[in-house]
Amino acid sequence: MPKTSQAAGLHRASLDKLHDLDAALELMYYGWRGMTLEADEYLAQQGLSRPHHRILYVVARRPDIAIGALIETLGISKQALNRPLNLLIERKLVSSKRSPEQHRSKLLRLTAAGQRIEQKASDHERKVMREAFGRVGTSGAAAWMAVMEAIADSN
Amino acid sequence: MPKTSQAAGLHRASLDKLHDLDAALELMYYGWRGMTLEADEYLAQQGLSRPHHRILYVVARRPDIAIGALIETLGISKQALNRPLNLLIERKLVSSKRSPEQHRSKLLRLTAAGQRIEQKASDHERKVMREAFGRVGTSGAAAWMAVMEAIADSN
DNA sequence: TTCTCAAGTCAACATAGTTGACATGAAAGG
DNA sequence: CCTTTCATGTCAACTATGTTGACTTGAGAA
Repeated sequence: MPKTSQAAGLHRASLDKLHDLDAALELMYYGWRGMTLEADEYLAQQGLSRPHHRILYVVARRPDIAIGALIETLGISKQALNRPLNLLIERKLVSSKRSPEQHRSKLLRLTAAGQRIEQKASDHERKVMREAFGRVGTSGAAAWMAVMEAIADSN
Repeated sequence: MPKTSQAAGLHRASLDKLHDLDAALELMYYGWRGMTLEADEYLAQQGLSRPHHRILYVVARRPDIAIGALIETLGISKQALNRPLNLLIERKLVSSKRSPEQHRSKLLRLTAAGQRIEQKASDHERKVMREAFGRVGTSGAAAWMAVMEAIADSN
């Protein structure tokens, strides 16, 4: 796990702009970091990190998801999922039941403790977004989402 | 270095939304990936990856930057900078001169080859942004930047 | 009973970052 | 001149996150 706080890190060093879209590239970088910074600090306090949060986030929104589907959704390998997921299960943040009707796949769910941590971590991120959207109004927020959708769907 | 292509990965799995801002969190994640995907593939072809690009990007915009200032700007440790930077120097993508007037610090610059690679990698990212901005017009682009600035400055 | 297939596990590796400790070499000061 | 300072460089050990490849296990289905 990363240190609890990597302190200052970068505060948007002002670099010369060689192209008119350079500011946008830098904003994407600093925006991503800005949204995740507090959540990562909270997670580090819990001995968890971003991959754990990703798992918790997905399982929260797809109760009874099977491991294979989780691997698909996260886009990582079975082996890469293994360690963080096992940690979550050991800590009883995620429960894994084999079979509701004697199935081969395991079904994952968040425990109450897992839900609490998922919610708190995601709350930090939502708080950042809520404040940012608050400064630009509904139409600005809609425009932001439209841009991000265009980017996300560009591949 | 990561594989040349991690293939599909995630294509915005539709997860249930537990909160009204969940869509925004997911868009930030997929947006970041969408912007960097092609650039990362290009970099991987060159045997480079994201940290190398970050170094090239900063050095391109601050010619004659000293190593200490680069460390500051990137927010990583001297030791973490060491390997990727030395690779760039070995490959003659970055040049390092000690002293214009007998100084203690080394001054970094991109070579012509380094400039070419930095530009191509950043072009992939700018292309994604340009297309996304094109779909929402000037006011949408301005709103996107305002939101991202608010997020970036939220810490 | 064998085949299939999801899941689990083990080893080896690459990458990206961290601390800590120490070496080197030039600048600056007594 | 000699010593201190300071940027840089380097070594070792560690953590974490990811990869492939090869294999086992255990249950369902043919």
